[in-house]
Amino acid sequence: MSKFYITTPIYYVNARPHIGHAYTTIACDTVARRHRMLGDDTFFLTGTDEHGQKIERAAQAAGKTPQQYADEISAEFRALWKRMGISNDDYIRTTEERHKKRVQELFRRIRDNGFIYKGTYTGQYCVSDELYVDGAQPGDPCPTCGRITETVHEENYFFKLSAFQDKLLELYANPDFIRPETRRNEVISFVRSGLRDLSISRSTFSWGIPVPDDPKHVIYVWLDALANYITAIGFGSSHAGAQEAFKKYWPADVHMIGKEIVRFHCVYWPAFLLAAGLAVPRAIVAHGWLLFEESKMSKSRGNIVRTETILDVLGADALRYFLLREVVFGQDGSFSFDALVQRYNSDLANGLGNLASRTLTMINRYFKGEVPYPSHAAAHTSADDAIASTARKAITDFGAYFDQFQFSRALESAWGLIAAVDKYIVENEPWSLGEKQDEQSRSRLATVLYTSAEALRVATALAHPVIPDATAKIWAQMGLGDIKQVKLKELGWGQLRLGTRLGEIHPVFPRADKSAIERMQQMEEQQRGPAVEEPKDAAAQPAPAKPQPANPVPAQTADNNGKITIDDFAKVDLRVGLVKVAERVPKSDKLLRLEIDIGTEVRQVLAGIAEAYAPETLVGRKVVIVANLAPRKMRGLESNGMIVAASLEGGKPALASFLEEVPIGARLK
RNA sequence: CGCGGGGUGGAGCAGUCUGGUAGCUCGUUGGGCUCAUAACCCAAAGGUCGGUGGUUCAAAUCCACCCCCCGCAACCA
Repeated sequence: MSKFYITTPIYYVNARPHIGHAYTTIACDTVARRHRMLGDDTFFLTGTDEHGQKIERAAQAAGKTPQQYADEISAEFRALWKRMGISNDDYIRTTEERHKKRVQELFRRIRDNGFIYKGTYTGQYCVSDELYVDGAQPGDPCPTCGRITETVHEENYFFKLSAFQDKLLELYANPDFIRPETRRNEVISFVRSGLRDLSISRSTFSWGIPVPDDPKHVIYVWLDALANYITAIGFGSSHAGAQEAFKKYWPADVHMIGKEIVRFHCVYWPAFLLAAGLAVPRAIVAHGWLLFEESKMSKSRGNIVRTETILDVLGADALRYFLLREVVFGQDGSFSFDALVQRYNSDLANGLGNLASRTLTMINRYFKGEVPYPSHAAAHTSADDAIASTARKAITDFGAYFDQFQFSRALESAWGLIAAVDKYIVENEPWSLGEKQDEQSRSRLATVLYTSAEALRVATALAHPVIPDATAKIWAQMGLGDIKQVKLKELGWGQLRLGTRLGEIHPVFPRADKSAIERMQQMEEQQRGPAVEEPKDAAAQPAPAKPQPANPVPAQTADNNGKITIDDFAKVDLRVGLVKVAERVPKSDKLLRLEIDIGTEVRQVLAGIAEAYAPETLVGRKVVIVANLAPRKMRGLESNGMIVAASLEGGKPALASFLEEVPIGARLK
């Protein structure tokens, strides 16, 4: 019996679970279930990542301790996985004692091996991404998330990442180490371009695991978080049992991740492990992002879909099937309620569900609920053989695709079998045979129904890791008992025992009508309280372990029902100006550089109106500008003011102007 | 030369690495069947595979150049 160890990223508790997290988790769960069916000693790990400055600050803003804050969100993840029937064997939290101690042990090991040194770092740091931004100046935004970076000057511990460049490249030589290939190429070129040592401690905040022997510092969150993959299974423990487990399960067979955290898993993590003298994981598999189609009713932004809505209306199996069948694993895919219901109806209700229903009903009707005897030569045709060979092929193809994480193709092969059986049934007209009582017809009928039922059994067994609940029901209806007992390795054609008594039959996938879509949309609508600003990215950072944005910048003060006083308005210095010079800013799409005479002086102003106005049409035109706006650099040029314009549909601007003659420099009030 | 992802029948996609009659799902139209969850089966219509050139006996697929779309970023004070 071989072992199989698979992990999800541990999810950062700065955001509530959404469908992107569910996607990663479902994929892992499916793989884990298949390996259990194959008889592997399988260990499936997930959990939450709870340290870091971002959590510390978010907790503070919420008036909670970081621990309380993390407890709450972590519990939400745990509850969701439970509700979805996720079969994880453990759930690690980085705030657990077992984890903290073992991370410190890992740190010690790397340090003892000479790969950690103390140095100072001065530069810009992005709190949101927990990343240092090379080459940035104070006030510059983070290249990843766009938030303004903070200047830090710290004495830190550094990890000699630079020492591992060649060793990492050797790892990448194995094409299975990073999948899919595009990600592998990205990583290779990143590493080839040179690695700099990595700061792996922080002293500017305290919500983290203290550095051993130097508790003023906490360990860098990524080192902390990545280590979960070994701490959870017993690395660094003094217990014999834990040591055994670590010896047995490490290295991991698969780290499944979203594409946004490829670098951490493919570069830093193997380097940390090498430095500690530990084995590296066998494979890192990155999936794409789930993008959300904008629903037609809410014209503005798409939204982050909550998994609960789908679970309420269609159930977990529908979501699991949809995500793995519809999205090509590794690439970005799109989600919509429309497509979800479509898939559900055509593949699950009309496909597998209906095949089960028609086959089992006929066995009930014509053979009193006992699987009939497949007759010999006389009642045997090549069509029966064709189904058998399609089924055998489905078994091998499904496995081959699955092993390559090509879930959509694996499912296609199983559903190809279902379609073939539907066709086989129509061509062989068992209902006609059922009306006749002669021996020949009875034999033929028995063969047809046996063949159909056997194919149904095969398809059901194959699909079980993906849609565990529904297949368990079908299995029971077929009178086969507990589907978990199935040994996939032994699955083959002709194993359905004759005389098997069917269980009670009822539809497994009731058809969903259009109201299901509306219901889900409404549930989502209600969730979006009008007060809640949605993050601008319509699209779902799925499963970011160390995720993206989330919390909008603390909103502008809009007290008093959003009304301001005349004094507030008076703060804005609006003036009439005359455009003296207008030209495009080189290499920019939208930006014009204007020189504007506002009476007292001529100002340089940059405006993002190039798509609506040709520069030459602006010269000599009177415009309204905000004269006391803080200067801002764009494209290397300073802008001293802002042109006032109406924002039209599609974001096109229309400049404010006057019907009457107005003098240059006139103030608006 | 910003980074990335795309452009394949009405819609959504696969196929591109490893050239060889263009495939899937949905939709449309017509027909069949009645065991089944108004499901299932058959047939038809519908494609210059973004463009141009090249390599080749053969290009959606390889090469070169170009066009367009979408994210993100830049520059929308």
